[in-house]
Amino acid sequence: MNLPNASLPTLTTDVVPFAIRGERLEVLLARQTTGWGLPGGPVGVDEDLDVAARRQLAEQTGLPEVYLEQLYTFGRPNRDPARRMVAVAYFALIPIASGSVGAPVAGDAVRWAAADGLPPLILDHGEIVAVARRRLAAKLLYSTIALQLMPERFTLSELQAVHEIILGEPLDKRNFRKRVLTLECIEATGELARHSGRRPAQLYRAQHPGQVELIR
Amino acid sequence: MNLPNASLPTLTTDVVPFAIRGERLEVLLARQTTGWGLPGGPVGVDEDLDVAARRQLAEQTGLPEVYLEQLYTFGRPNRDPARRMVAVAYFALIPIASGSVGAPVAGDAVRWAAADGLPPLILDHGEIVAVARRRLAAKLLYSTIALQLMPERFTLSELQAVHEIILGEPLDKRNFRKRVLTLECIEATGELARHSGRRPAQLYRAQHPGQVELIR
DNA sequence: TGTAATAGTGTTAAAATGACACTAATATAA
DNA sequence: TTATATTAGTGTCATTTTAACACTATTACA
Repeated sequence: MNLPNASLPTLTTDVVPFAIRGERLEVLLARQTTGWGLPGGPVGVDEDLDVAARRQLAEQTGLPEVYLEQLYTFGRPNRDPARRMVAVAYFALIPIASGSVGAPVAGDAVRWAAADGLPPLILDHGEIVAVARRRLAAKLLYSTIALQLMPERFTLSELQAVHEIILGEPLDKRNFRKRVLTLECIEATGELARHSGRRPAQLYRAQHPGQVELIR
Repeated sequence: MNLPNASLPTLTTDVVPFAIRGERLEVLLARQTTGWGLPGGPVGVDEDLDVAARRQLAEQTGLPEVYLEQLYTFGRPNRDPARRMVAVAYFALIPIASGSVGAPVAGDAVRWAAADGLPPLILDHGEIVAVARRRLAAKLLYSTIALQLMPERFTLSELQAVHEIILGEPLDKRNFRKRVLTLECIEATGELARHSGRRPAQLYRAQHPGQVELIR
């Protein structure tokens, strides 16, 4: 059986790459032919969807192995006016040391943008980012997913800040520490973070890096 | 631009139609060319994914308007040995009056099967059903999705039984009633269900039929 | 009229949550 | 060297939520 080409939508993957940079949730955008959008593109023949998403993220942004999760598939017929496109959307979480801005992004083909206050994006990429943000915030409440945004070693204050930024509300320091420590998903390293002009903090690390556990 | 056909995966939607029949969670299967599987098939040119899923469910099973939710997109390269197929999976919830078996299904092209103890299904449809079951059970705990499995009027005992069947564990009657009534998602109709040989029960109805609300 | 069957109803102990304020340790500047 | 600024770190208690638990009410039918 060989259907005519017109009856087959083009299948793409698009990735929402999130990171906490500075004190904000940011998204890494890639310049596409018609404007700024999410890293992504056509799925290869015989290429797994996850593999395609990871490949496109790597090719277009240079980002190495990161946490990746399928989000939703967007297939409204006219989401691309030029031709039928169906996008399997993913989100990625990129660990960045707090105070750092992460690895420099290559050239002017990519740029970081605050998740609040994105520039106009191509197609329905703005909507995809919005769905991804909601999902990320929801998962904070019942999983250890925030650890995927942390560097290898981090302080409890930094972890709390990540939660606060994504949830958009302040959290109680003592309650936060109590909860996260009883979860036993992180462990103290014994090392201290030495900042400037203040008491040094214990450094922690994830007990199961790369894994996201459901809690409650 | 016209890419060669081989580079475009065939896109399908597949639907897991759930219902509570008798005392079990069941799935409505459709006979496909190579064996029993989920209702589904190719997405039409310029057809929305949700529309395609609903159309295929209606065409292959005769089921009318039901609750439908996108589940996950399955795209492992060799999930179909014959050709590259990517399936956007949905699940559907079909309300059936308890004690009834629902509308008769047409001919021998469809059959109900218990979600435990499905026959061997084509491709990865068994896996799709497994993912859908997990999602359904999870959503019971934080949404009013179970109402989509209930007929227009139902008793609290029937609603509790639906929860117990899907969760696979007994629930406390008084705690269940307390919780569901304080949610204010259902209301008493004033009518009574008259069974045989026992006290009649109040009939309730959903306050917002068709809508699923998040709770907690 | 008695029996079988399901409907319907509150209380209490335990656990989880959420609010709340002070001391400790360091770097730096005076 | 000492004072100050800055963040780290720590516990209690009231409130709310959850979970366990058993009896009476109403009907159909024998």
